[in-house]
Amino acid sequence: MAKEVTNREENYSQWYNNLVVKADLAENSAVRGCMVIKPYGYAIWEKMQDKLDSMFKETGHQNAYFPLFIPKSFLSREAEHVEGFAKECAVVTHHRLMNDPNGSGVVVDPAAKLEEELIVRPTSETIIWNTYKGWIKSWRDLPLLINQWANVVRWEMRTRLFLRTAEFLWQEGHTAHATAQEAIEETQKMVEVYAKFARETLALPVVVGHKSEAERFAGAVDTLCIEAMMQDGKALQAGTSHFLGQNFAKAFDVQFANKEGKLEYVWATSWGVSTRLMGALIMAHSDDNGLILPPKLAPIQVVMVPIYKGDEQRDAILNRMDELKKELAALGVTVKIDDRDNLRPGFKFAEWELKGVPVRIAIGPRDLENGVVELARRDTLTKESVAQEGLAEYVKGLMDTIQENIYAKALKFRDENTRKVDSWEEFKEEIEKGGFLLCHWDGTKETEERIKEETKATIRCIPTDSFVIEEEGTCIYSGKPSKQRVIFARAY
RNA sequence: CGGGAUGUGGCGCAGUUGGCUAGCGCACUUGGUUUGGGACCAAGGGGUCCUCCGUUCGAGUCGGAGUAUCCCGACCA
Repeated sequence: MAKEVTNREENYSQWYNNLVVKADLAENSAVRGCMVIKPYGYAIWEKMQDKLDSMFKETGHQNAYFPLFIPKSFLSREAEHVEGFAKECAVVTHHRLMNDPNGSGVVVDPAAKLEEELIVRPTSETIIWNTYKGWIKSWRDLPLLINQWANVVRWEMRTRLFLRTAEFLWQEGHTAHATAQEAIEETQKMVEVYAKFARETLALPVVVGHKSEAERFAGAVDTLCIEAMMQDGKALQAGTSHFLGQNFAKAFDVQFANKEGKLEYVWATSWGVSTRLMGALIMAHSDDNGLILPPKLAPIQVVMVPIYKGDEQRDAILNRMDELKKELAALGVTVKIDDRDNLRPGFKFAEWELKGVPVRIAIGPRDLENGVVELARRDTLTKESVAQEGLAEYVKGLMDTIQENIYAKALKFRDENTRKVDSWEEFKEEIEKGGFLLCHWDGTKETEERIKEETKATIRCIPTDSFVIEEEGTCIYSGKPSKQRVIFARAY
């Protein structure tokens, strides 16, 4: 345990990997590109799930579950969709093993070849729309608002814990509507749900916007997204919401009888966020001492560390801690008392800081005598002496303060690293410094592609809030006219 | 899939021009002393040195092939 997290400035990705492992969130598995999420990491993910799930329910959605396997023919029904995912699909070709006739273990039984190969879902649009065909007959069946919590597989070349793994956990919403307008509204509604969740729960100041054509989801008419900025100045796409038009309805022949009795194709949306949010959370807030968790996501919100000499002091302090824990629990604050006897306080302090626990309370014999505790905040690394009387209420309030402070700090960082750039020379210089660059763009794929080739920067989004800057200007690359600034950045 | 690097107890590493019983730090176990910012002492347990083939009296060390992981590209939520 003794080794600290490495320095952020020196090597950001090493710092990140180190932190994920040391804070006990996840580790690489024996399977290439796949990750084991450890209990502490999973507890944070569960908190995200709970919050999101209740937000989905509030907006009228229901959960369901669809198969892991997708027949190959389904995937190829929508041309752009299959093209987008073809290069990263895991394929099941056989359904049985047998003993190797040469006596060396087991081999695939050639006789068990599947008639049609199965794709391990990289996303579920196809299997879901194939199913919806049977569910939707009339305008009375609409809207159909369904979400699924699932795992998906995308065989990526290079993987990173949480940010890009071959298998990941996510939720994917798939809705069907009678009109384009209603589907577009759903797309917007859900990206707003994500933005609210990111801001209020993850303490992540995200920008909402549209993807450019080049960055759009394979098979979508329009993709909305939330984009966040990490502490190294790179952008991270934290969630997407797609207006799919009638593309999938046509590919899977999903029609409904409208009020006039005429058949129409339905309008679709899909939207998702993944365990990548864990990566966003870690990279946006943590420091060289370890993780910094917003109180709303911390599996342990308060850790209590006793400081004592001998059993008598130990018992007295632990008893007092139990009482304080009950008071805090009554106000909904999650408390852990670290009563391990084989470790010294200093070690415990460092360890809980590494794990990002928002508040630490230490009680020693002196504090017990004076009726106070030593309270340390993870976000500011400050310590203060607080009376035991009324401690629970104080800590309860502090949870909100810390939540807001973490958000404010991230927002300040983002704003300090966001700037307008008006010339190509300046752009090439500024992009090296990281951050968001607000620039005029002529709206063409070609220009975006050239800029990407020359600088590795992509259009993160065409913002619809936070930075809506509608003004006439000229494209930084082509010099052609532009009506609005877009966000350029290097991204994960 | 291109370019580079690395595989030695759980983790991090050392191991010289081939040489005898493969070592160190951390972690782990037991006992004791400790405990207000990462404790100390003592005694222990744990290794087919990535795999296969080759060279050699002798290979962790040299050669070849394979394989895995990491980093940089291309691809991506």
